[in-house]
Amino acid sequence: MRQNQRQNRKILVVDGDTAALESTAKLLTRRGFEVVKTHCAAQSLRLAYQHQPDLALLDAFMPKMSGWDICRRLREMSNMPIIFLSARRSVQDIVKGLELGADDYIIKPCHDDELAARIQACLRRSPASDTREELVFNRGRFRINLMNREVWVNDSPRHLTPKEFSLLAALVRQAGRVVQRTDLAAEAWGEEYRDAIASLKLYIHYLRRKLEDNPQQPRYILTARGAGYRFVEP
Amino acid sequence: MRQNQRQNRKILVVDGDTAALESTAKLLTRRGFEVVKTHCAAQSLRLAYQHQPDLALLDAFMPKMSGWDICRRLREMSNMPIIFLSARRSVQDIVKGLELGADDYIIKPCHDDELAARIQACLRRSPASDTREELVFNRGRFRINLMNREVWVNDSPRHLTPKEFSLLAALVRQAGRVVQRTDLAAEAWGEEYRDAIASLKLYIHYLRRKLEDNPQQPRYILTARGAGYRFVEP
DNA sequence: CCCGCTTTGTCAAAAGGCTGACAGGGCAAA
DNA sequence: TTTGCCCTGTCAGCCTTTTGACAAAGCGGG
Repeated sequence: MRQNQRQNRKILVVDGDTAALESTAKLLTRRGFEVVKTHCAAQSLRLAYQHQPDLALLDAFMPKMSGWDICRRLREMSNMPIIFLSARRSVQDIVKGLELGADDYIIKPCHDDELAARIQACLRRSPASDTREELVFNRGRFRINLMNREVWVNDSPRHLTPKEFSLLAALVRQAGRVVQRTDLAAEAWGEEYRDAIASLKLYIHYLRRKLEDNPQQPRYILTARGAGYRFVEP
Repeated sequence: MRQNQRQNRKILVVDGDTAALESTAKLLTRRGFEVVKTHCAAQSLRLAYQHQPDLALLDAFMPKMSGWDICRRLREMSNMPIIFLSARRSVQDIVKGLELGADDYIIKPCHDDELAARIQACLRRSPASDTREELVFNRGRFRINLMNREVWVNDSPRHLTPKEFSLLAALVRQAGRVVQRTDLAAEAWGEEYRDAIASLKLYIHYLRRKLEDNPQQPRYILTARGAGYRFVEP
């Protein structure tokens, strides 16, 4: 069973070279990051705005708008960690990147492990990780901390077992949408649980018993007959 | 290149090679940093305690205590930015340094401008040197001094072994959060202990026996079943 | 409107896994 | 040798998960 995939950090990758972009994106995905990618400098700002990534990985040299410009513009709107990834190794470039507000400047080609480690080192310092921890629904009546795996309903803490919590987390991550039962089981507990519908029913039951004021008429965990389950919209 | 005036940030430099140490120190002084330096690994912790530097620059490989150990010990008592400066460029070393909690790993020889820029990049992220000597929990009932490695519960000192204290320090640094058992072991004792779950359980037991009023119902070191352990919230 | 079928919800008991507790021995420093 | 520290192995107790059977609820066709 897939235990906490608490990684879940979102990274914006911008690289003019499509092949490099794909390979970087694939690497990061494999390491458990959520990836938003583009090869178009102009689009990167829109993506940053939309997705609010935890970190940006920028190619310094691209046609049209340069990585420098993107960095400057990103810094205008947020202080997310920024890492340059570039083939140019001159001291001038490195210094320029760092003085522009980047947190690191990595020279391509770079070993996968090093890249991942440097990204982690940056994320460690970023306070965004703390703010993202607690999600609130129903005007504060329902609070959940995915990091510490804690839930409160009406300000009283509810104890969930690991499997119960993983299921709830999977639902909450898709809050507002109906999730197919097979997908839900797979997402919550791992691919090998895709067909464990019997367990899923049971655990939905457990969750309702622990979280709902009236388990017969659930407010949070709703049934979409023939389609799946849904956690209330935020 | 921008020359930084009046830096007045304090940097601890540790390097086994005296010549390299002097030259680095001189460089940083010229850039306006205040420098505290030593070639002796053992002394570096005392200097850190005395001077509360804003950043530490460590040579990774030295006789006696290695830079890794210094890093780990510094991390136990503060979260100041740490940069490794090393002649070894293998990916393994880089990843090891970063996973130990360092913020950057720079390969010697390094151009002065790049070094300065990387130091600046690190300092930008760190608000201030808040190496508070003593951390207090539960309205003073629980006090811990990470530097002197001392603990008091209800104003009575408790003697902990080195390994016990390292574990407690790792928990306290993450106070309020649930820490996965593997991560906890790795953070407390080093990456090679990541799988030493049996030891971890035992040492949790030791700590509870020494610190808790009622080890059966711990107040400070709590179990999060299926997730890890947690030191009470501040 | 009623009936039967499918889908979903509930219950209880047994199996299985996790955690805490402790004994015993290796090892290094004094 | 003695002392203190650390590791391994074991076991009991409890919590979690699985399993199977059955009840209830929704849905469509006659």
